[in-house]
Amino acid sequence: MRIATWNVNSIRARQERLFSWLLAQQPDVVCLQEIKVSKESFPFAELRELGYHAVVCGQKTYNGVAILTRTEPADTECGINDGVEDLQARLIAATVEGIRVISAYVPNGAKMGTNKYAYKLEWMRRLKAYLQHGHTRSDPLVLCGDLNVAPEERDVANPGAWEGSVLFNPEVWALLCEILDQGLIDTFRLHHSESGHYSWWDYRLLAFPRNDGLRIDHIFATPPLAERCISAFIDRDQRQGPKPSDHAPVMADFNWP
DNA sequence: ATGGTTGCTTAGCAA
Repeated sequence: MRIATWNVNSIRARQERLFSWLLAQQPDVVCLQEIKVSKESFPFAELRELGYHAVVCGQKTYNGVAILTRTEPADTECGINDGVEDLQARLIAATVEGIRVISAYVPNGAKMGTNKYAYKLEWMRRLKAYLQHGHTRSDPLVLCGDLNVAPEERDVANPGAWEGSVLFNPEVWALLCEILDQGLIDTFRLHHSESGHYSWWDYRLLAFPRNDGLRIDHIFATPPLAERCISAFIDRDQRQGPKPSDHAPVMADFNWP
């Protein structure tokens, strides 16, 4: 079972690239973020022709998340549903082949000290509470998505420049640790310990050619799945060529079922 | 300190 996550930065702008990538990589499950369309505008029919079901938590212009699956998904849940009024579509969950799959788009946070950063911290606390309810670390679950946090120094090309930013600071590390303490393991780090692997590069200032990136997109798995994770990688090639997203897809392969 | 780029929408926001 191949599980992927990709912040596509608009599914409309990325449709051609997404479709050819699906054919090339043949993922069984794809968590998408920043689709930037409402459900009405989502390309359900075209994806069905490629063999994918889709569950969508859409939003016009900003945000929006989805999960594509080869087999029929069950128990779809759109949003955190904790009673907080939240107009931003940033989380969707569904069960696929016995795995609870979550596609999450953690708020970026803009700049330290802003309302957007406060919203990011609050959203991460709500995500932690969401994970605490309804399942345990012995349940097969993956938390996939753009977490907008680089966990460690080795996940940042230039740690000095990013230290203290919204993507890389002690406050978001602590919250990420609390989220991972719900029984989640970084599948990428099961297979790669070295620095130099990133999933996002700014569109500006030639960040990609300089490989000035950060690893902020993740596939976190509970032990039943992590034990069966046979490989993990970042599809860096998707950041190249015409009209790339600013994020590359991240993938993990599992011996499942 | 600011700006650099892309996407959505059409001047300005978000990343």
